Amino acid sequence: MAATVDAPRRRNEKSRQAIVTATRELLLLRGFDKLTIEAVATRAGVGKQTIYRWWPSRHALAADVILADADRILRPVPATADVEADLCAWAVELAAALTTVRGNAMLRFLTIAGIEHPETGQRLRAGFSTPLRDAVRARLRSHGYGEAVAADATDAIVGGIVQAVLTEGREFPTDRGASITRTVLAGLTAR
Amino acid sequence: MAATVDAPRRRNEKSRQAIVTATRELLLLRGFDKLTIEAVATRAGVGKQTIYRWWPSRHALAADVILADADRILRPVPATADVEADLCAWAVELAAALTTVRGNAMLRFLTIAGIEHPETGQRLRAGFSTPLRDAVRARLRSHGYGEAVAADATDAIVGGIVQAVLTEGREFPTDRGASITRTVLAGLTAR
Amino acid sequence: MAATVDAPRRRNEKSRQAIVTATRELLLLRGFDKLTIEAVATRAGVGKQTIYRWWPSRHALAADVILADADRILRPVPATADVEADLCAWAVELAAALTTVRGNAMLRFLTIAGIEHPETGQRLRAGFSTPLRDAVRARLRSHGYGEAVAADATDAIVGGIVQAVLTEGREFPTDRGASITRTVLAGLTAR
Amino acid sequence: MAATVDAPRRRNEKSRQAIVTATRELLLLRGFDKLTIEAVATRAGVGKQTIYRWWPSRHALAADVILADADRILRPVPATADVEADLCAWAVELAAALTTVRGNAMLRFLTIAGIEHPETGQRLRAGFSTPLRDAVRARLRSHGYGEAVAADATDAIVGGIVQAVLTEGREFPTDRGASITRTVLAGLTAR
DNA sequence: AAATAAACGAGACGGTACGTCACGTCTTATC
DNA sequence: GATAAGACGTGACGTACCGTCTCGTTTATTT
Repeated sequence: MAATVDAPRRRNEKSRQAIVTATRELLLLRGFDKLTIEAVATRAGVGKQTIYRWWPSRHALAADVILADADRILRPVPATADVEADLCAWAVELAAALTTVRGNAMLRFLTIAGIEHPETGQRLRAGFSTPLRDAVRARLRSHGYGEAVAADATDAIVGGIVQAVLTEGREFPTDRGASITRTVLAGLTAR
Repeated sequence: MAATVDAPRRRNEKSRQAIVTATRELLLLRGFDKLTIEAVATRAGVGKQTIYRWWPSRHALAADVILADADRILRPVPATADVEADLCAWAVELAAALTTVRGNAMLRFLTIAGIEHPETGQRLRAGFSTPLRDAVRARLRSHGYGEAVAADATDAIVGGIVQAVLTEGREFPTDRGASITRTVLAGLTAR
Repeated sequence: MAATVDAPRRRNEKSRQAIVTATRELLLLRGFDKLTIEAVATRAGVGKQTIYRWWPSRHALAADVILADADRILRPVPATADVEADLCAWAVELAAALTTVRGNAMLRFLTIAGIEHPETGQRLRAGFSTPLRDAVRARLRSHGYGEAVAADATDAIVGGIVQAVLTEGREFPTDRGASITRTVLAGLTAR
Repeated sequence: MAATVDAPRRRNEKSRQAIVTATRELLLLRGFDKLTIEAVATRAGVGKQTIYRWWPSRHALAADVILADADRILRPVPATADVEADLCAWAVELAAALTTVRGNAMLRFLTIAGIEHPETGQRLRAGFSTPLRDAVRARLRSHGYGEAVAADATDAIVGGIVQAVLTEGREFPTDRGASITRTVLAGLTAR
């Protein structure tokens, strides 16, 4: 939601909106590596310069769009008495969000942009990965687990799900999210 | 490993080698998104057509190079009496390999190429992700864990490490690989 | 001299001056084809609109500047008893004026603007070429030559000098102005 | 006729021709200041790069085109017994050539390009102004006039005609070319 | 003296063209 | 007949200015 530039002094809101919308559509339609500034400008009915004036690169532009939609993927972890049930439910929700057409496109873009453009990566991490992990870690901490263990488990759960979806795409079955989560929480030695 | 084309009938081995080497160097030097066929051709002292003749795209070319170096990252899991020790040692090795300059570049490229070019993604998965996971899963299975649990734990361990390295880059401390692994194996409920 | 707009009702004289000065400087500094409205506005510390409000085009703006300096080039023809001496002296003065840095720049701009922008061409002709030729023709007429001959000789003298300066630039030797004039007046058959 | 580049090693003649033709058409159609590389490329069905590969600027490109058509304007001076008649005939021919649609466009471009782009100016002078003047001067010399006088008269005749056509455009009456020439040759004192 | 409307600086906007880079295809000459 | 060299048509890049269009902010007359 927050604009890229802090003091958009006399910025044309209609243009901004048109650019963001066009970017979102093209991102879904053709993927990030085929997202061109010229196509965005044309589709938004806007001069190229108007894009370059407010965004330093297509990475930054796409990041804005993605971050505006972050709430489609970032969900709070439920807080009932049952940690495992809470996290499993959350994991299923996450897996579901990451396997929708839009969510999967977002994940793929997120990953590429973060790698190709460090600065954008930082923004995306701050708006995405970090809150995602924080939610899980906080839930674990609130149950009494120590910081170190909570961090490791968070890496395992979030990384396990995200990496699997990244590898397998939209075919990833949402209940495997719960399954992975349950396994991490329960451990293997006990079985 | 196996060349892209099955029957390199009258293929000039010297050129092939020069192309592969140039690609590897440029991949390390400038990253995948700045890898251009023209730069490879120039650096290899080769005509562009010679590259296009044998590789269908820069993704495929780079994949070949990466797969040729796969053994820098793919290591067998030790098989002593102590599964945890074996996997932790392996995890540290993996983390170490993924945080070298070259290993990290490989991981980043692997990820992007897999997303951008599905066909290449399949090849890379077959040569990389799959063996990586198979090694861990096999070790867990050999210890007596069930298929489902072993698969989940593999997802958690491999995904946890890979995703963390992808996010944090070369700063990822190798012993966190072991730490994650240990947490997954031990579970959290027991503590 | 006269401003482009007849009734500059509430026009800011300071801005007008700043614009004209900036234009003159840029014209000398970078030539006419590199004279941009934006550069003028910036250098004059003025909004672009203030220029567009009072001048219809950069041609018109530059024409105003040039015409304000016309007296650097337009000189009366002396009127002693000796026509040839008068015109030769005048020709040398003209050649001298056209080979100064500023005068040469003016001539070059005059020529281009007249070609590129007919309306401006007309103004420039009225303020420049016409008075220039009139001065010579009047001097010839006052000596008793007929209209037709005076017109032809004027064309030959003025055209000869101007075209030569245009072709050869600031290297044109001023006394060649006198030499051409003398030849035209004297004719060739007599020699 | 001579190509811009000395050794156009494997240049596509069809493209070259298409570019030159398109340039010629656009030059006549829209004038030099509206001649854009992109328009030429589109009209010629050619990539912009193909133009930039062989011509350093639109000035150079247009100069090539103009020089290829130089013979429409450059005509030999007849050499009968009557110098005046010869030169007057030649002058009428020149004036006629410079007042055709194409000839006038050529003259206008020639003038602008020579001013805006010194390097091109030099080429155009070598291919145009110089031969033009040489023809007249040689004819005068062959009649026995001295070098200095011949040069002055040439300046007066050629400059007089060219400058007048430049100022008055296509309305310039061709017989005024002869009239100016006659006046210069005869001189004024005798009358 | 206060009200008011024009001119003003600043600069965003939709555009056009620039000159460059790399694409993937093609052609030529060489080995 | 595969190769190096590189020209070709194409499309996108990021930049410079165009001429138009708001924005507040002076500023010079009216009231």
